[in-house]
Amino acid sequence: MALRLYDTKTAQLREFQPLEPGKVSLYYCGATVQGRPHVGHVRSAVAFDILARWLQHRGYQVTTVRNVTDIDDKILEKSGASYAEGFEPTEDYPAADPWFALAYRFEQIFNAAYDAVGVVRPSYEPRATGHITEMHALITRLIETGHAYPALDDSGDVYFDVHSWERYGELTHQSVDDMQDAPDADPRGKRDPRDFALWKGHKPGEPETAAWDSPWGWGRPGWHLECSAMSTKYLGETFDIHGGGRDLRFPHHENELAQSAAAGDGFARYWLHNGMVTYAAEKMSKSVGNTVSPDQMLTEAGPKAVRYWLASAHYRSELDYKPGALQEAESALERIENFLDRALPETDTAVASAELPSDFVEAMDDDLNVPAALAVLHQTVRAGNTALNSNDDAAAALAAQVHQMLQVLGINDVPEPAGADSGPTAEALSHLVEAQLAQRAEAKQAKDFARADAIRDQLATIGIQVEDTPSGAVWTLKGGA
RNA sequence: GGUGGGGUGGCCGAGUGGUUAGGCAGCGGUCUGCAAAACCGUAUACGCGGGUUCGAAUCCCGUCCUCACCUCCA
Repeated sequence: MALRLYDTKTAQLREFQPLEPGKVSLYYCGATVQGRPHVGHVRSAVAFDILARWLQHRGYQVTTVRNVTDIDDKILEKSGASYAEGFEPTEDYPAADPWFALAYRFEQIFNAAYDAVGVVRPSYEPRATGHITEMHALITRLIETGHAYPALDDSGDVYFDVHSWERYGELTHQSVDDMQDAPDADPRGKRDPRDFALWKGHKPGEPETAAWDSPWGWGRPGWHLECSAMSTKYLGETFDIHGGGRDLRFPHHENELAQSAAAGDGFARYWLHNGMVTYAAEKMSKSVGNTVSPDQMLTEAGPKAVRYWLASAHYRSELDYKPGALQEAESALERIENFLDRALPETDTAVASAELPSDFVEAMDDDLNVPAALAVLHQTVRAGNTALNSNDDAAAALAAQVHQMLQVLGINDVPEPAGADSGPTAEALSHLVEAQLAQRAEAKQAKDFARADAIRDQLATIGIQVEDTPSGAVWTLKGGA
C-alpha cells in the first residue's frame, strides 16, 4: 500500500510520489522568532518530524528545511521598544536589545524546545536575513513578468499584483473579489488593498542594521518572500512537500505560491497543514494570551509523554490542551515502558531488525494516522504482557515491535532529562533505598507485614514507589511526591 | 460576506454503510500477606429533525451549535 497524504491545494488524499525516485524534499515553516515558543509551535514541529521520520522509514532520503523568520515588524517593534524611555525590562526582553540579538536569543529557545521533545534538526535551517540576494532576484523576475511593481507612493515598497495572477487564491479556494478587506487596511501605494509586500522600504526610525540596499532603495524583505526564495534555493524550483500550521494557509502560503508560480517556478507539489492547538477550545496564540509554554508542559509530564501527547491526535485535527491531558499521556506511556522494561531488560540487538506490524504501517500510510498507529502499539503491548504472564517466547518479538514503533514515532529519541538517573547523588540515593528495601525484605521474611508496609509507605511519602516482583522488590522515583 | 474544518461514551481521541478502535479514569475479578504492575470481564456513544437502505456515527436534505482563516500568527 502506498503512502497517501492530504493535500490542501487539491483538497484530497493523494498518493505520494516524489519528484525524484528515492528522494523527498520537505519544507516547513518555522517560527518568527519574536518571543518564546508555545505548545502550538512544538506541535507543528513534531507533526512534520513524524512525517520526515516516516518518509525515511519508507526508504526515502529526506531533505528537510525549516526557516527562521529573523526579521519582521514585531521583532523590530519589540527591539525598538527596549530603547524607549521608561521601558521596563524583563527576563525575556532586556533593555537596549538589538533586533538581531532578540531574534537569535529566541531562535535558540525555539531550538531548545524542539530538541526537548526529540524533533530532529532539519537538514538546513536558513534565516531570512541571510537570503536577501535571492529575494532580490525573485522580485526582479516578478517585476519583469509584470506581477510586481514598485509602490505608487514614495515608500520604497514593492508589491505583488494579485490581479495580475489569475490563479491567485488557488491554494485556499477563494476568489480575490470575495475576500474581505482588512478593516485597518492601509492602501499605501497599492493598486489593490490585497496586493502584498515583497519588499518594504526603510522607514525613518527603523535601525540602519535592519535595512539592505536594493534596486528599489533601502529596505527589508516582506514576510512571504523568504519562503519562496529559500525553498527554491535549497530544494529546487519544484519540490515535494510544503508544510506549516493551518493558520498559515492564508495569506502566507497563498502568497508564497502566487509569487513563486508567477515567477515560473513549480514550487510545492503537496501542501500539508497541521491543526491548531487550542486551549478551552480557542486557538492558542500570543495575541489571545492563552499560551502554554513547552517548559510548563515539561513540568507536568516527562518529555516523552509530552511528545506522545502532541502526537496523540491526528496532525490535521485540533489538539485541545487541558490540565490533566499530559498526565493521561504519561500513564499510557508508562504502561508501554513497563512492558518494555519487563520484556527487554537488556538492550537486545534483535530489536533493530524487528518489522513493524502491518496495521501500524497501514495507519501511518493513511495520511499519518498516528492515533490509529498508537492503537496498534497498545494492542501489541497487551499481547506482549499476556505473553509475559504465561512465559510465552513471543514476548521478546512483540517488545521488539513496540520498540520499533516508538522509534518511528520519535518517542525513543526524546532525550531524558539529565540528572536523577546517574552521578554521585543518584548513587548515594540508591544505596539508601536499597538498605531500606533490605530491611523490608527481612521484615517480610519474618511475616512482620506491618513493618514492611511502614517502610514502603515511608518511601512512598518521599516519592519512591516500591513494587514487589517475582525477582524481588524494585523501586522507582516518581516525580511530584 | 467568502473559504475550509468540527460536533463520537465520564474525559481524550480514531473511524465514511453491516463485524472490538485505542488510551485515561470507573466498576468487578485473577494474581499478591496487602499493595503495585499485568491480565480478564464490564457499563456509558455517535448535536437535533427528516430521508435513502434489509441495515447509517458513516450517504442525502434541513437545522442548531462551534472552530479556523480572510489582519501578525505553528
